[in-house]
Amino acid sequence: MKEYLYKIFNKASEKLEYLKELELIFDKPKIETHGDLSSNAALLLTKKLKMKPREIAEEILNSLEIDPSIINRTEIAGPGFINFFFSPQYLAAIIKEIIDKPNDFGRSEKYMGKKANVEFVSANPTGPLTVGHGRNAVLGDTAANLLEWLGYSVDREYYFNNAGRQMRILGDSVKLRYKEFLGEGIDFPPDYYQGDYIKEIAKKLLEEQGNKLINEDPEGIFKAAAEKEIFKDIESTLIRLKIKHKVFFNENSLYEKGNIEKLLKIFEEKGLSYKKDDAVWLKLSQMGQEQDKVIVKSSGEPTYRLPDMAYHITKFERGYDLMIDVFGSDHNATYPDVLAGLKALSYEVEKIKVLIHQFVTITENGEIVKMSTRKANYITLDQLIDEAGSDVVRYFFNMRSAASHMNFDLSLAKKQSDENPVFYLQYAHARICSIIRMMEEKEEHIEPSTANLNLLNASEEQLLLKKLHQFKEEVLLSAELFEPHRICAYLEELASLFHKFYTFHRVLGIEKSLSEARLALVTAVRVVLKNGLSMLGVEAPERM
RNA sequence: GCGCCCAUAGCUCAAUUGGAUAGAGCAAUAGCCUUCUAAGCUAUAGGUUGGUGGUUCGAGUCCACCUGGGCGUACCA
Repeated sequence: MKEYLYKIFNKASEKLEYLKELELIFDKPKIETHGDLSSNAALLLTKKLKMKPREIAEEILNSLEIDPSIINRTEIAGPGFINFFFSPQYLAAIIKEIIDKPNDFGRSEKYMGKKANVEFVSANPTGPLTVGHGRNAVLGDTAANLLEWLGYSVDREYYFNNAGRQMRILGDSVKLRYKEFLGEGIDFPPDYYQGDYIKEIAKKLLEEQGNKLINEDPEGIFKAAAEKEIFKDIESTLIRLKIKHKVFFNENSLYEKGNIEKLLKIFEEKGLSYKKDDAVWLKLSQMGQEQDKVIVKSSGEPTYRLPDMAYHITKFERGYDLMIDVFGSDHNATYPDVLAGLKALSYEVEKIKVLIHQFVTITENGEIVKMSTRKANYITLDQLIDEAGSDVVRYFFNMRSAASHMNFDLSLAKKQSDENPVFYLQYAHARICSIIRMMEEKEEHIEPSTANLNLLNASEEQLLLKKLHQFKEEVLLSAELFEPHRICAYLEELASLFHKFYTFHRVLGIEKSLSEARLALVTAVRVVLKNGLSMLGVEAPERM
């Protein structure tokens, strides 16, 4: 619909010079009687042209060459909006487009041939994924899906660190539990990993190797076993959410391959770093940041900034056109330093998009559950999936805008929730599938047909058609803004319109040509529901 | 103290990025199943968009200040 308006407006701008400089925006009015699409062009031009908005609107409208078979009514309304009403036959034509290429409807070729990298989850292997990681995982994977629908070839990447202090404590924790199983009295420090999974790893080592590990270095086999087990766990949790990373990037490799050293040298050569108090500092204050920061500690160990920058450089070297980092809000202070450092080295940091999501607060029986991996008083993502199911978990994390704090009511998730909107969407899909099954069982041969779409003139049918027209644009917007919750909102509206249609109109057992047209309509709705749900990573069941 | 994010119906959240009368779901009340799935539909009720100013044809959206919350603010990641 919008494409057509852009077309005729562009044509009109040959006659009306002032339209050329205007950024055209067509909105869908909230109120149905205000048309299908609306232009505020006249209002925006009031000041510049020093004319009354309604007069400008009239001039614009007169210079538009409108095909009456596409737009059958226009009006100038309110302060100077131009409202367009699309013809029923134009609206109905969308059905043909959808049915012709069901698997591709919603897809766009806008970014065909471009490569994107989406880095998400990236939890260090020190324990099971928590609910907080869940939000990160789902947002990242959905963003990747959406980019694929726009034509990008997408690599999903996981960046992890299996060195450093946290991992040392992990190895120590396992060894202590191992000793405990051997009957040694131990003193388990409160800041060690308290979770039961540590005991399980220790127990497994005991079963496999007996007591011969008692003199092993905690950082050797204990740490390695823990890392392996925990990663296996993380991957299997992600698989339950239909998430599979293509690349697992180990931070350590940046040291092993010399990337860190190389980068350090470049900073030094370019005079962007200096030594002070035995540490190396990056001149971030010259790069638009508040203050200089340490990149190599006086101990000789780099801080996170240096490997992070080296890591992003590898992404540039791998040739990505778009790089997305999905972070929790606790990272929001760190990435500007990294970007500033990269920019100082002339990398195109505009290609990096940082998607920050706010934290998930867990409440149970009205009380906030505080979470800490170390203390093991967290809810794991696995537990959540056990209780709510992966479709609900995926949908739930997708349905809120990433910028808003999210409240996850555990008691609600545990309930058999017909309150959950995901069922509402799936139910609409299942209902349509049921109609199609009934159709196939009919003695009289009947099938979806686009021959008589003009029969779809009931208001419920018209509303559905208009909603179908909006799908592509909604996908584009959701993907470009990284706002999957828009897809959820769209699908809920579509499902709602379908349920209303279903209540008032029959598809089968009516006059044949109308029945066939309605079959075509519901088939199209089914396609869009299915495609939309698949972007979100949610199943579209045929029966419920 | 400083930086980022948030505040919208009783609860959880939207609002086409500055548009016309702020919308859904849940919860509440009253109805609708002899015909394609009632996990559905219809109706009613629910609001000074945290507060005060400002910008303009027009503000939930932008700006300033204030109030209240989250996350940061390291030679931790």
